[in-house]
Amino acid sequence: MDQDYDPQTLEQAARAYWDEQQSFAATEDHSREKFYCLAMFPYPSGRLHMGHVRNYTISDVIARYQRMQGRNVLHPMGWDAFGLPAENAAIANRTAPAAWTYSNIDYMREQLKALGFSFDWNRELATCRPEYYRWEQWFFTRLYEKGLVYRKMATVNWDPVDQTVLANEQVIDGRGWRSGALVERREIPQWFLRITAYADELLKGLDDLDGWPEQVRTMQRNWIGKSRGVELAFTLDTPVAGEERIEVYTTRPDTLFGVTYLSLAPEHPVSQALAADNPALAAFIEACRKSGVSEAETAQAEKRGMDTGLTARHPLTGEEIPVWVANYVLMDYGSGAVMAVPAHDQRDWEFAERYDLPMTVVICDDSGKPADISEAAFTEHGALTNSGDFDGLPFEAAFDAIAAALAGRDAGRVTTQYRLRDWGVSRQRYWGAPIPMLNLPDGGEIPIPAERLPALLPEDVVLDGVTSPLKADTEWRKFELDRQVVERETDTFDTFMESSWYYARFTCPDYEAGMLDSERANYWLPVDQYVGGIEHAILHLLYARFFHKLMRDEGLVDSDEPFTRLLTQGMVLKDGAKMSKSKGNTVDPTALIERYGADTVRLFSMFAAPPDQSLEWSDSAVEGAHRFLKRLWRMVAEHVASGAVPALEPATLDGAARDGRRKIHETIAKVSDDYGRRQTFNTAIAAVMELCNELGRLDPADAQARAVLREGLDVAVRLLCPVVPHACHHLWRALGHGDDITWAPWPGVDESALVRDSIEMVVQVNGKVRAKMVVPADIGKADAEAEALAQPNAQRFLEGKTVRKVIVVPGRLVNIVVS
RNA sequence: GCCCGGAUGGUGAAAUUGGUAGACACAGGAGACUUAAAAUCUCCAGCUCAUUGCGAGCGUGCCGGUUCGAGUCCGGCUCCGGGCACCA
Repeated sequence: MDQDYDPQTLEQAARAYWDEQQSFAATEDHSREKFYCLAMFPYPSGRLHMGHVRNYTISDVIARYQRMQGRNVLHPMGWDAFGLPAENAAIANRTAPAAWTYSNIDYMREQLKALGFSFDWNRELATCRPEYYRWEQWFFTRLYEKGLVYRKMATVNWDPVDQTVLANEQVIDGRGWRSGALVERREIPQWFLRITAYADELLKGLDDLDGWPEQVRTMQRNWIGKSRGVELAFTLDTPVAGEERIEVYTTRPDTLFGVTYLSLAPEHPVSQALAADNPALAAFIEACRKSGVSEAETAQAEKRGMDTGLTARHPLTGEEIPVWVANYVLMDYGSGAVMAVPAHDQRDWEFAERYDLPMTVVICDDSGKPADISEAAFTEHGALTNSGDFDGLPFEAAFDAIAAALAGRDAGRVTTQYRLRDWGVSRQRYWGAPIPMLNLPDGGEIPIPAERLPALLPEDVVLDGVTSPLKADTEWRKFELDRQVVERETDTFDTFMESSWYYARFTCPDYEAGMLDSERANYWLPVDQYVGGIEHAILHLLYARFFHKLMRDEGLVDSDEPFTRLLTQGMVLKDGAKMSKSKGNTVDPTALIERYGADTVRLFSMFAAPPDQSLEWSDSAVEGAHRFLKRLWRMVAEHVASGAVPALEPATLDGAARDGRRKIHETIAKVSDDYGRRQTFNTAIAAVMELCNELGRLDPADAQARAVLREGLDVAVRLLCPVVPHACHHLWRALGHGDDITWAPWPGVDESALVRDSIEMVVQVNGKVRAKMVVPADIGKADAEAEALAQPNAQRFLEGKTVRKVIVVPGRLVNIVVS
């Protein structure tokens, strides 16, 4: 073999071999255990960035490790091809979004191939292709027929100058990013998927997802936000806008006697009706409209409100309660009205302080006295006071008693609520899958019939940055149905729709008879390992779980959850900040591959940090990774050049050779655990580096030491193969094994090699390390204690002291506790 | 604002179940090889003090607690990051 490590030549040769052998083409094989390994597919933004490299290296390491475990691995790749950046690029470059997207895909595919990822490219798909989105459209019409799709008014960001809807991202400090105009809220009709119908199942399913990080499950639980509370009504003496009562929901019915006012959303029908003959209120509501829709923006906006002059009757006391309109109450949540208890809710407390509204304390603190609210609201549970017949009741009893009292007067009932809202899937954009609906002249709607799908998106268009080409194209909008011309829906789907089921389509991307070929889908699904950024912890992963249950209920798949195990990777930083074009701190993977080879880039990105942590970029550490590969290459080359090796005789080993062999088998155990269970690839690589350091110290003149070295190199090459497959492909052959390390069996641990005669134990006095001692590995507690007390440096600290206690942790330490 | 994370040497990090803090690397220092440089190899290295050697004190963002023993557990903060439903 060549003595020099020449990555360019050998990497190309390895990839050519895999290509020719179709090494990574996956086929269903019921005689083998399957393993579906999936990385989140990329948006084809133009070039690969280091976040992609990290993401796909992680999934590739897992896929290759699983192949060496003998599993039938599916590791596909495709393109999340619809989305906003294509429209922006189209405007900037005067190209059509489709052309821009396809050329990006071509470029990025080559970049991925140059990294040697073991993808099955035969299954590649792009979501902007009609072969893909037609089935999404078909599925949507099925959901419509099942009553899981409906249309309602919903709020969007409106740019009054450009006369267009803006994404939250396009609203900067309350202004449209292009026009600079103050953004307004506007209500338009939009399509929704009834995800709330699955809220409980989505919540309960989290308990069984023990292959997911606890962090992600907690975030999803909080997002779904199941709560038990009471829905109750405050009645109006004179109806407003036909409403006789104002409905509110509270999780704290025990504080009902502390209600001092009600707050309505500006869009609430009662607010709107009152504004009709109250110019000041109308002005206030108009001012509230001048704001974006994102929760982050509204939650941080200054809380403002206005008294409407209207009062409503407290359902139990009959007291008159003033009704306010407040900017922090959102119409899209619950009923658009809340009961305010300033003494026991911090937001209400701040609002009441600002507008000098009364506060009534109705909960006692630990001492049994009415809580002190001079500095802040008292939000803990406690016994009731100031609450009529309910005084003295603790939280649970008060909740039930007040709920019962309300129910008895037909003024309320116990309900379960979710914070989760139905999924609005309408986008007023061009570059997305057209929503397959038809608007009838009489105002109704029907889905496009299945046999007339897909609703094709025209690709040859010009964008002006304001109007969607679909909305402008009068010909496209016409649709002939039963010899009648009807109007197409011109909105497109949220791109989360495409990413919610691509993982399933990868099992049968060529299937033309339906959305999924269930036989193939059920062979591969669920995904055994999903890898992607933590930023997708809630939305994408929740929508995909929802879609999986929808597909199950349609009879397409038979599992309940799409992803058995989830690894969420951290971001790639440079100089402590997220890599981004605007900061100018990006690193081009292609330039690195050309300079060092793909293996070096892969090795660095796996070695620099554990996968779930953020990764700090370092040019010199890349250099270090490259150096290690050169050293490994040379070690194998020198060993091979040194001639034939005698057979290993494990029983005869002693000294350094025996220690070296123990290290080999300790490393196999450690690395297998790191790849399989812990998924800490950085420590796996460190362990192999340690092994190589130790192998390098073996005496080349000793025949049995050389036999140990041979075993060690055979092991090290296989342990590193998932991370640096190109180099290992060649090293494996050089070591005289078969053609293809891809299918080489993973090394096993020889338990007998792990046995030790002696171990080092630490001696502590009062928890401080004072000595170290080498003792027999099987030393008893009493002997360890005696040995520890005899250590000279320990005795220095025992002088003049009384030994109170001695704690022996077998195999680790002895702690002598003195007065 | 709300929800979820993170913080350890000059740097990236390790310490898996409460048991030797800093493995493995990077950068640095010293030496070997070389006419020289590069490459490579060997050794040193948390900080402070001591130094002839044995060593000693301090140290895991900050303040406090539990424990024989805390990077790890608990309470309270600070700063940084992710998400907040139309970026993907």
